[in-house]
Amino acid sequence: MTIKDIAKLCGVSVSTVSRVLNDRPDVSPAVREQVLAAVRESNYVPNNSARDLVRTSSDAIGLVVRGVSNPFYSDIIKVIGREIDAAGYTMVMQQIGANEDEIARGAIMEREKKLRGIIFLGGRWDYSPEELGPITVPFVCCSFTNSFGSLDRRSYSSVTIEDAQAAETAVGELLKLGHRRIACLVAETDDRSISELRWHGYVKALLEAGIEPDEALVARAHSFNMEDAYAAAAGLARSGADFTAMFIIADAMAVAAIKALADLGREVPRDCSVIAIDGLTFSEYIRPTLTTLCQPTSRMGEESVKILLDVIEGRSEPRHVVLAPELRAGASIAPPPG
Amino acid sequence: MTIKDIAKLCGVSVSTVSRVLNDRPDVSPAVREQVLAAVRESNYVPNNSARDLVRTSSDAIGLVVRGVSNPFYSDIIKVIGREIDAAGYTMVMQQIGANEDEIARGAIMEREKKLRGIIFLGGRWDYSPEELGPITVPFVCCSFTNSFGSLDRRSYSSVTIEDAQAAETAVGELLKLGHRRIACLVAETDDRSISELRWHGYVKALLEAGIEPDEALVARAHSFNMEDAYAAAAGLARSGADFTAMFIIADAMAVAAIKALADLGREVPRDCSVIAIDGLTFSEYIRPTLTTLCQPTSRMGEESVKILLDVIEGRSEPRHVVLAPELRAGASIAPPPG
DNA sequence: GTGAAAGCGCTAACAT
DNA sequence: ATGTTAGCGCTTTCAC
Repeated sequence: MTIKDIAKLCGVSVSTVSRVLNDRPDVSPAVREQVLAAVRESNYVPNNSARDLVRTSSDAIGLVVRGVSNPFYSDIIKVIGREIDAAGYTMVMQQIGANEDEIARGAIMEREKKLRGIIFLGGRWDYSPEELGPITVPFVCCSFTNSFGSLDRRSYSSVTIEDAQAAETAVGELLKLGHRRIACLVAETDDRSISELRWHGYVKALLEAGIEPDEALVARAHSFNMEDAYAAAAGLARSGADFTAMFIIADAMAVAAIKALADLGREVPRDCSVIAIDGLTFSEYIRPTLTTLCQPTSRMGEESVKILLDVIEGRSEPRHVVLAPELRAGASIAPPPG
Repeated sequence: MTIKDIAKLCGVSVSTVSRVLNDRPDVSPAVREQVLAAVRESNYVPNNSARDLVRTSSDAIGLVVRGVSNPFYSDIIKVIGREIDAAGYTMVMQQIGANEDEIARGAIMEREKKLRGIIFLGGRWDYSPEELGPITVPFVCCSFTNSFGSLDRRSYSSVTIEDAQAAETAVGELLKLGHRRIACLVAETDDRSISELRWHGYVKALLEAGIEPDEALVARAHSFNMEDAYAAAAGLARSGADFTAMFIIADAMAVAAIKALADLGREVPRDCSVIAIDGLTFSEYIRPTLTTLCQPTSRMGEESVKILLDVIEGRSEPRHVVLAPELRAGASIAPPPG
């Protein structure tokens, strides 16, 4: 069943049918009705490939996800998927490994799928304009931005929280309670990722409080996953390093760290306070309930889609939204022992 | 950049380029190399719409996810996405609400996107053949099957664990330790979902052990989410019902329940043992570590994609794979107190 | 082994 | 208001 068949069925030309199908105004009501009826009866569905071929574009929005293991992303993916559906677009999702190049993948997808736009969820923070050449559709970076790169801010969009600021706030909470020996659990400190950014916040908070950061108090996990976080936290605890509190760059890592500390006989928050960033639902159900700075997941997903569609549909220029994380008080921090 | 440009660039015809691009054997090695080089250098990506138009099909596999909030699904989605990518297909994901009709959505997607196949992740267990009329491509039900429906088993595929059996095994572990008053936390017992199925296993295990199921020991949560599970578990604990152990149909719910019990002064496993089904990573990092029957997430995702592609590509008939859950011993069960 | 040419189903000028 | 027609970029006979 093609547009030709419908045309024949109605005794009109294909262009007339096409007009009806595309809601063009220049069709007589009578013909329009007749065509619509024929379409309904014959269960005709337009061939999207043919449409896309002609229009050289589709209704597809690409979602390129890097580091899917992060449970924080699962929530965002859900929200983004829902919003894209609701707007009548289609979500095409691709996951890429930690070492793959999201730009290259995005560029290929853009062409293959004739994407209208791309949302990058997780990625490098240091793109250069040259690298981005292959990407010609609007894109938004969700949960990260180009802090370390040289991109023209007017050429892309982003939705983030102030990561360094959030880390400062978190460490600030510990300082307020009187902690001075504050350890830090990160993934890396030089990978130009969210980990590095949050670590900068940690360092800054200490310096501003007149505390010299101590390299012996920084634990580095090989990745963001719980197993590695557990190992890194356990390593730090066993190292004999002296600390009364710990700032951890992600909830999932904090949950693992709390377990590691407990397994080594250090109770949180009695023997060591723990504060993190992310605000997973999950963290409210461990003991002690994790004190954490929540990323506004839903809003981040919603904003990302909204901005992208605004740009795609020509309603606005690219923009950068920075949302405020919110402190969710748990029971994992307390004044230092003694 | 089109196939024509590449042809011109290489001084050959478009058909030759097409042959190279489609790995046809009848091209001289020299020309093949030359074309490949040109493709690489010019960053040429074939236009999928044009391809699909000619081939009257696409490389899209639909993933229809119902009830995305389940963290168990996040892992599976990741695996499925990876496998689909690896096989050179494209994943088009749609999420649907708890009350939407996945069949209707799948049918629309099938036509609009020219899907080659569909994977349903979560869905109803009681389809009828009539309902499935609109779906004409192969599909596989992942993590559920048609236990309550009337589908011809040869008309679809499924990948599941033996849910009722898993529940029996779980409850069996509690019985082995000497528990007799075993409570149960479910979402619903009559919603024809995984919840009902696992509940059946619970009841069966009790009956076979000569224990009369006690309605007072069944807690029903409004949903699978942690908040509702917490409330239901707390309600049961407060009800004064007498139980020494609890079988919980999902890890996430169990984590919430353990917290609820603890908040009411009942320590797990000292005062109450807890066993669940799912095997989330997460559950290994709570205290006590959750004892649970793990669903083989990766294998389930892999099998689902494998079966679907086998059927799509004509290598096999639809099939039903039942995988065995594996007991992951934690520290949440112990002999009954006293 | 390679090329020429006929579509795939649709949209969008351009005519009428 | 409606019809005619030229492609969109690709695959695939069918020649050579």
